[in-house]
Amino acid sequence: MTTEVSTTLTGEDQATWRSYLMASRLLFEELDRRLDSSAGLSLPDYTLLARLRDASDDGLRMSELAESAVFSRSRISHAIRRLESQGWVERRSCPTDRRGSFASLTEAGWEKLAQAEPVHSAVIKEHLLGSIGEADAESFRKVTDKVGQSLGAKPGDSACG
Amino acid sequence: MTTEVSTTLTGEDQATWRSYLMASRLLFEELDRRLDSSAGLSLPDYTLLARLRDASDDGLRMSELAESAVFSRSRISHAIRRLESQGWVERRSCPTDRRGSFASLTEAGWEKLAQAEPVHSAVIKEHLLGSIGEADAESFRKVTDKVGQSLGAKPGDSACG
DNA sequence: TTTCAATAGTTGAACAATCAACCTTATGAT
DNA sequence: ATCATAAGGTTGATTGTTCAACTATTGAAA
Repeated sequence: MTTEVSTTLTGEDQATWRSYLMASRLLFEELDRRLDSSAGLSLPDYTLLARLRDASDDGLRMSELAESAVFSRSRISHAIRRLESQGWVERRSCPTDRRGSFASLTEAGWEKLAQAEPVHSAVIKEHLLGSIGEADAESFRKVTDKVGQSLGAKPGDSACG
Repeated sequence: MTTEVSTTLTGEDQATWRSYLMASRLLFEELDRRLDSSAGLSLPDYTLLARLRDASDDGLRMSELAESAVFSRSRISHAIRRLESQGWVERRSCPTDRRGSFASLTEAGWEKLAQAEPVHSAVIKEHLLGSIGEADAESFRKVTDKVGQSLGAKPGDSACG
């Protein structure tokens, strides 16, 4: 007689998942709304600009951008085209690999990002960091790191922002 | 001489945010992919079906669905129309408030959900719950509950699933 | 009891994300 | 060298989401 592994979540586990899902949806929604109203930027677009800001002056390869933001290549391609047409990003082709392209921030991109950044920080401080007590900080970080690892995030591979 | 409140996140805070963001994107992406390949269902659609399953036989009002899933009313309306056209959900108008409508699962909807549910549970167990050690469970839950509260989630208001 | 504001939900147009097909350049095997 | 295969990225069509405008109903106030 073998013990079957139940396929459904226990009440406790389901409550954990639901709490996490609800918190995430509300937080991403709030970030998106606040970035839009203060700087006319969506959260995905903010994320890309922030990732480019943290990169070297050459910018980043499309594939690096895709990996660090957890976007598909196609999504990156469309998104960068839009950001380019807004004048916030520019594309250059890669000299050493002629298939590749780099994206980097323009001057206007830096300004746009500077405009959005305080709002981004404020929302995260108020709603996420403010909810993580001194006592829970280390534990929370440990969990999110592990979830990322378990899903194949490379170390030093942070979804930026 | 006053102490300025910095508008930017410290390195530690930024690392916490990025770890959380990366974990969330990867987890939602994995869930979406696995639900799609096993049952032809997106995560948002699964979420709606699961929420309806947990409701009374009458189903749920559009507004209840919207609130519990953290979707806009418009998004609910479009999504339910699609689920209806797949034959998984049906709409009935509310007898006591003639503005309102109820959505509820059809027989085919129950079957579709039954097909998706084990995969949903498995992904959450493997990647989320499996990353939350015994020691961190209580702390993690406390944090996500607080984030939800700080963003206006009503108690007993879980983003289902 | 009529009027006005608020609530529930839907719709169509605009916008963004996904998917599959594609082009180009690089790499590895023969 | 040549060929096949893979990798980097883009594109257009399809699908999903958002936004603003709208209809219908309700509830409250005058």
